[in-house]
Amino acid sequence: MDDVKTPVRKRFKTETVSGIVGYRLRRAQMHIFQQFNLHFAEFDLRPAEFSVLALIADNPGSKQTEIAHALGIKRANFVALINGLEARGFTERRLPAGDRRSHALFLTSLGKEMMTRLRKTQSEFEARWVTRLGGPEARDQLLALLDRLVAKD
Amino acid sequence: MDDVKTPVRKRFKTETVSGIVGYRLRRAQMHIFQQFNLHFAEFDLRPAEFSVLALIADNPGSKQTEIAHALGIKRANFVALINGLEARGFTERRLPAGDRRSHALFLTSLGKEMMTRLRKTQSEFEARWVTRLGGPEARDQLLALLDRLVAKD
DNA sequence: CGCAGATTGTTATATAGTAGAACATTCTTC
DNA sequence: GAAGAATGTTCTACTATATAACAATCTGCG
Repeated sequence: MDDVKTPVRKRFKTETVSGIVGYRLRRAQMHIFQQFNLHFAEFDLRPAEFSVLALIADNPGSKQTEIAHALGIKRANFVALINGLEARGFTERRLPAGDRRSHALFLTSLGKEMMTRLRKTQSEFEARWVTRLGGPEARDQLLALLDRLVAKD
Repeated sequence: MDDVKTPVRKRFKTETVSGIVGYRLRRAQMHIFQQFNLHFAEFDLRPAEFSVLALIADNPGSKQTEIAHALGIKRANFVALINGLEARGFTERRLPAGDRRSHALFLTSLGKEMMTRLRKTQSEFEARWVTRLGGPEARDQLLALLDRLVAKD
């Protein structure tokens, strides 16, 4: 993060890249993730970890594959992620009755407490972006535009 | 990429994460970058490499630090990037008269040819997203919204 | 001038994130 | 019961990012 101090010295032409949707998307995403890590510093939690906890909270008993797939994470890469959350006592794997291959994921009571605190912090964090965008309508508009980018047709 | 085949089996609650601006931004950005790599496969060029070539083309003679900073890349990480482009014969470092510390970056003639081809491919690629978004106005709207997210105030 | 501090490029290193292949176990289907 | 699919896992590789340290060079100030 040496972005802060550097003043622009010369006239610099950035029109070519700054007109590219993918480029601008990436810059915005990087910025929000950096701010996320600052805002959630006390929790020592990465965005991906937050999303996993949130999804387990909303879908207790889901299989690893289901959570991973919903988040666009490969099964193989999900293992280390969930291992980390389990090692910190936030989640647990239970063996479901039906299928002995799969692991059903749940938040522990500690995980639920954490999630309660996270939701609060997340609300504050999200509010910042909604304000910047110009209100809930602008936010909805942004989400709708992003939706068109990932649409399957 | 095992996203394609998997049908949704169960009712899955994703409202929590899908309402988060940063999450949606990341998913959209990942999708566009994956498509970029497919669309530019014949060039074997990553998005970051493309942006470096484009910026040098628009600002010949710039210092490494200037290009890196404009793209939000750390000086240290830029070295390997520019080494790669130089090794492929697209760019060159020249020693400017004034400052013997810095390296002035230029496209080689091969780099310029490459850039001409890249611009064409990029135009096609960009047009796809503009179409998806619903036209140039929608694109401008998206860029304006993204701008608000990274605004310094 | 001469020196302190800043700038530039570089190396080295550490950490995440992503991707693909392969495997054992278990389930499903026919 | 056998063939094939699903699930979790390990291993490996590659890309991206971040920080610290360093040598060479430049700048500014006393």
